Parts: sequence; C-alpha cells; structure tokens
Amino acid sequence: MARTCSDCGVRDSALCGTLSDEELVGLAKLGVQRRLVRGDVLVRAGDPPLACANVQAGVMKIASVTAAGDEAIVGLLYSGDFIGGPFAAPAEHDVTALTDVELCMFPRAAFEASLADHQRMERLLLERTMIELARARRWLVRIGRASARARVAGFLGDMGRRLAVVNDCRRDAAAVPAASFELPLSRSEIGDLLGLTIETVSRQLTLLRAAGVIDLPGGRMIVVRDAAALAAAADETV
Amino acid sequence: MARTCSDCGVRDSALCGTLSDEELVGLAKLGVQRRLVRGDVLVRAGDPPLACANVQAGVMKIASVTAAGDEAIVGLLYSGDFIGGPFAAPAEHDVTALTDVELCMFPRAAFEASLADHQRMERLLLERTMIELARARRWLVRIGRASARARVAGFLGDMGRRLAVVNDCRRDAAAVPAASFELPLSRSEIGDLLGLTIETVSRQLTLLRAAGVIDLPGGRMIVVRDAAALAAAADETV
DNA sequence: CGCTATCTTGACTTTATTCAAGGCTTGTGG
DNA sequence: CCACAAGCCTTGAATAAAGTCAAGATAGCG
Repeated sequence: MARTCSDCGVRDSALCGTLSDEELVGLAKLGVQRRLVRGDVLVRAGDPPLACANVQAGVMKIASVTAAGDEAIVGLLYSGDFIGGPFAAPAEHDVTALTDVELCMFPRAAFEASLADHQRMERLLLERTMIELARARRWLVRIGRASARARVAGFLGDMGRRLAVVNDCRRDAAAVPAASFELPLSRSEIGDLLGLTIETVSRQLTLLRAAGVIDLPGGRMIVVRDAAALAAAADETV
Repeated sequence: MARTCSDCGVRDSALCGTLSDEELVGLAKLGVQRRLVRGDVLVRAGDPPLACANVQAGVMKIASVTAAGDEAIVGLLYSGDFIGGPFAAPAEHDVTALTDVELCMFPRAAFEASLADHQRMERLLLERTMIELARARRWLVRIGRASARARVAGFLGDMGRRLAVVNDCRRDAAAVPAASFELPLSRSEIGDLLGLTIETVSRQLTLLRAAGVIDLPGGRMIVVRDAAALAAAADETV
C-alpha cells in the first residue's frame, strides 16, 4: 500500500504519492544519500543555494544569527521536509542537524531537469512550500502574542505530535501527541526557537511539572501526563 | 520595456516576466476584476479556498483571531502579491483590505487548467510562495527577539520600502525608503502585527519622534527624517 | 458644533530578563 | 572505581520591559 522509494526513502504519502512508478525511479536516480550527526551544518547563511534536499530521518533547525549575536530559530525540519528549492536565493539561514540525520540530496542541474519533466513534482514542491508557510504563520501567532507558558506548552504539544508521526509522512495529522518523547533541542535552543531565555524555558517546564501537566524524568525526556491541560495551556494568553 | 497585462494589471517583472505573450493573453482572459474598500473582507477563516487572486493595488492584511479574542496579523499583501493557490486547504486566516484594493481573481477551474497548461505559471507561483515564506521567517525573527522599539522601527522601514515601490513589482528591492508615506494601518493594527499593545506602539512612535528619527505630522503620516537611525533602531536588541 | 474614533500620556502592575549561585550529568584520567 | 571538570539545567533575587488601567487630547464626521 504505502510505497517507499528504496533509494531515497521518500514515502508514498510524502513525495511519491502523486508520482508514478517510473517517475519514482527517475527521482531515486537523482538522489544522493548523505548522513549528518548532531551539530553538522548543512547550509550556512550566505552559501550559494543548494538545489534541494529531503530529510528522511532526524530533525534539523533553520536558524539565523541576530544583530545582537544570539541565535533565532525560525523553523524545524522533520522527516519528509524539503530544504532549498529551484529558485532559492543565497541562503538566509543556517540549517543544522539537531539529531543524527539522513538526507537525500538532489544536485541542482538534475533536479531542475526533473522538475521540468515531471510537473507533478513541481506541484508537490509548491504544496510543501505552502504548508511550510502556513506553519511559519502559526508560529508567528504563537511567538507574537502568547505568554511564556503558552509558548512552551504549545512547543511541547507540537513536538509530541511531530515525533509521534516521525515515520509517517502525513505530518501534522496525528490526533494524539506521543505520551513521552525526547526533545531534540537543548533548553538554550528551545529559548532561541520560542524567543525566550533559557531560564524562562526552564522555569515554565518546572511549573508545568508542578501543575501535573508533564513529567521531566531527566535528560531531555518529556512525559505528557495531561494532554488536554497541555493543549489548554498552549491557548492561554496570560 | 516593462509589459503590463492590460486586463489584470500584472506587470512584467511580477507575474508576466516569465510568461510569453500568448500565455499572458490566456491569463488575462481568466481574470475577473474586483474592487474592495477599506475594511472589506475577501476571505474569512474557514471559508472554502478561493482559487487564486492577485493584488493589483492597495494593501491587505492576513490575520486570525487568537484564543484570547484579539487579532494577530501574520502578513501583509501589497500589489503583485498572490492570495490562495491551487491546493489551499480551507483558509486559516481572514484576508481584509486595509486600503481600497484592486484585485484580479482567477476562478478555480480555469486557474487550475491554466496551471496545467503553463508550467511557467506554476513555477512562478512556487517562487512567490517561497518569497512569502522567507518574509514570514524574517518577521518571525523580528517578533520573537526584538524590543518594542526595534519592532516599530523595523516595521516603519519595511513599510517605507514597500510603499516606495508600490507600483514597481520588484518589491523588497528599493535601496532608499520613501521619505514620507501614509500608514495603511491604525495603531491598533500595528500592535496586532507586531505583537504589541496599542499604547506601546504609540509610545515608541513618540520616542522615535523625540529622538529626531521620524516626524508625525498628523493622521497616519510618517516622515522619515533619519533613515540610517531608523535602520539602526530596527537592529537594536534593547 | 458636538459626537465618536483614535491616539497619546501617565501611574502602576505584571511579566520576563538579567545576574548570580548552586546542582545534576556525563565523560575523562588517575 | 572514584574524583574532577565541563556543560547543561534549575533556582533565587533584583531589574527592566511591556502590559494594564485610566484619563485626556486630537481628529474626523454627521
């Protein structure tokens, strides 16, 4: 049922869903496999654009350094997500592995030729980009208006949902967040993502634990004890 | 030199740049002209997706209502920008006219057929979506990490740049912001856009005036007296 | 001319940051 | 195996920033 592209790991519902078998084979030939370990930088701001790459496993961060010298994370990439694209101008952000990552990289020339040949692939890329835009806008609302507690709670909810379906390409679709998971980010990185300091992140996690909403068994593990309360906390204004 | 699509107003460098004359004619036939006045709502969150529309003149806001009941503006649309697209799920945001607006609307069926026929049009839409994504991410950095003063200063700079080239489709390209312009947003809307209260926006504008950076001759007019200082203020952390 | 909207300003409160110290892990070398 | 160091995380107290509440000022508009 769910076909998987054996060479590049792209799953049926992600990229392959709207491509025929022969197109799949063509795409697979284009892809070059690559592995990263946590901390590896795939793209650095200002780099000439890489054509396109697909995250098959792991989590990456999209970040830039602000004028003040600290890092602002503007997005996360999970398995199935794309980096770059046909027209990307020189990169505006660093793209760095948060966990060990597996990638399928498409060289520019071959990728562009493939887009020209297979209109459905371009259509798919457009769809993905629009999804990414929608995510960025949802994030914007959270960052712009929510309290520290709501940001942290919302982040935990999102991460739980994403990690629960990390091997399922229909992302954003899981109804119930994973009961427990390990954060791929340090407190400092969570702060950079949420626009908060490391101390505030830590305090809010402690408060959520005190309220019985989550448990922090140690390390970067998160146990969601009360998903409804977590969701409610994410919607609070104050 | 710069061709303009007479029926829908789309300019050479915006949409028409990569389309042939015959494609242009086809696109023009698809478009239906429409006018809005300030406050008109084109799309309401939850609406079935409209196929696609192109803003020809004026400014619109993309906004949603938060759980707390106040409005969060996640983006602005200037002339040349697109609303909707081939796969848009039911709308997540309201799209409302901030000024009087002229639109070129493409009905779904015809628009999709046109995309299928003209691959370059789809390419262009992808490009636009990626630009929009980049804008959203830049915004994210500003909202997430910047002080109230930096947000307001950055907003004024952006708006000046956009309004300076409002009739030039190569947006984001102007080197020098307009020396003076009229804000298409109320203080309250600026607050919703920047994630600040109306009082804080007002205070920061007053402070920028006191510092000789801008002038506020009345109404919603903004005069930029010291563009360099404005840009510097936008980069401040504190 | 007065009404209503919007905008500005002031005093006070809440929130998150900053600065500072201490605790918990993890990994390394004795 | 233990001691120690380094990094990451937590907690507390003081500070700064933006929000809230409240009162006036200004500007449009009938």
